[in-house]
Amino acid sequence: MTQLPALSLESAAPRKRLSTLERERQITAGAIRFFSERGLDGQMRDLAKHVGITHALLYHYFPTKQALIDRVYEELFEGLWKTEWEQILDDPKLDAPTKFKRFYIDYAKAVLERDFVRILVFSGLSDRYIPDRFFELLRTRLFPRLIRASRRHCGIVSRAKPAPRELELLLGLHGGIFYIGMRRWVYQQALHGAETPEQDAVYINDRVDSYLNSVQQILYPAPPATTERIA
Amino acid sequence: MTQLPALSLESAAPRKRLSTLERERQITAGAIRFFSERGLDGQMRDLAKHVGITHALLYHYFPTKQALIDRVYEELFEGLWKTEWEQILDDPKLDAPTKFKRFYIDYAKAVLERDFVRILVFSGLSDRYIPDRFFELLRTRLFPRLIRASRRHCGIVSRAKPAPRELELLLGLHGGIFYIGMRRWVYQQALHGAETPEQDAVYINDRVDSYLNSVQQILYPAPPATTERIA
DNA sequence: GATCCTATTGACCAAACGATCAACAATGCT
DNA sequence: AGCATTGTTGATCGTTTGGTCAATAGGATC
Repeated sequence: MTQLPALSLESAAPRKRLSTLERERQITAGAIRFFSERGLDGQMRDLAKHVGITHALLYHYFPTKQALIDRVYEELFEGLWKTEWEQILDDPKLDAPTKFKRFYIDYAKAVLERDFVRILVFSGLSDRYIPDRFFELLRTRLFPRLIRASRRHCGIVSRAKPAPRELELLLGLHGGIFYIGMRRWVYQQALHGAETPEQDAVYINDRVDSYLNSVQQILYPAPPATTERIA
Repeated sequence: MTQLPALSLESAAPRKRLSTLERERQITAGAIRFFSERGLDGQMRDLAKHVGITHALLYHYFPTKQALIDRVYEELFEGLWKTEWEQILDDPKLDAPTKFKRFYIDYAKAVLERDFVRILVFSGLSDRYIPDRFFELLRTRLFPRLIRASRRHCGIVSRAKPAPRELELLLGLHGGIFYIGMRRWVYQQALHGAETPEQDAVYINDRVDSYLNSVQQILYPAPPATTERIA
């Protein structure tokens, strides 16, 4: 039980004293990075090392590991959704291609980020907290607007609940765009060269064109005289 | 240090003695299910409980946890890829829509399975072993065939290496189909009713039509007189 | 039914886990 | 300079982790 004299050869960074707010921000930012890399099973001691502090200090700022994860969740979500997107999609002066492209290019820049994609998927595989919240947003604020824009693009003005086939064709576009993030941040497969937002925009434009060019022919093949005719 | 007398109230299933092969198969099958649910960080004791044996017995059949995971990887891959798919895509008598639809409907039935999707993603987030092997298959055996069929569908017979935009538009289709599996087995969001292979086939057909109906206009807009004109 | 083989188990280990706490040391205030 | 505040740490706890091993018991063979 003889306790060692602590020794402390203190050659590395000396003990730094930050303000509560500053340290808390540092821990939160470090935790986002750390958990997005190692998963929510990542260990508190490793996170502490990554931030450059002792793991005991983590428990000074967050009572439990779960509390820290909850904070990471909040931080990730905060500022993610831009109401500006809804304005674009609601703008009656824009045609469907412009709406879709402006929205998805900016959406991709915000959502297809490393930390968000990875933690979204990590959370999906475990507690599903992030996907539950995120899809709630998509379901209520995004998909209805995209369906409405798609219909108007086809000369249809119905506000009826989307038919499964309508929604699924849209989800094909949506998922095809998200697949860019999956390949980049989860599978980490570089199938071809440079990955810049400008290049992404080209690919997204093509995907949107592919969807809008064919949606009428596929979903509303007969001349759209009336509003109701979806399988 | 007084060790308890073991007690063993043995009311549950009595000790069963299976043949080596049978028990190994049982463990492997149980491990696939277990790791696909809990992730590769799932604990050996929990897996043992799930299989109905002691965790020490796992180490009689597999020297380390990693060896068991490797076995799960092999088992998952075994029989996944059907050479029949390549025959469909190579069949000169079939047109592109038939090729794409026959292939992707059957591909979805095999690949968009719970255990495979989840372990593919789990592995992608950690060691990337499965995505590396799986994308090697896609890159060499699948995408070239789909690009070739797409080009022929547009009246182009080039065998040149796919341009990034060509490949990306195809990946939009491919990812849009895989997104069905992501929503079903990772996010677990049921955006609309019944999820049967028959329903999936409808949605996949629509996605394929959307891609093939517009690929020429998007990638090869000018009258395709010569073979080389891709951004 | 005695014998052998080995599938199976309970007990155990060292290391690592999340969590706790008294003690220490920067910093601001006076 | 001295004091109080509190951000920070080392040591430690109880539990759980992957992994080991001697002992046990099921089942085939004779």
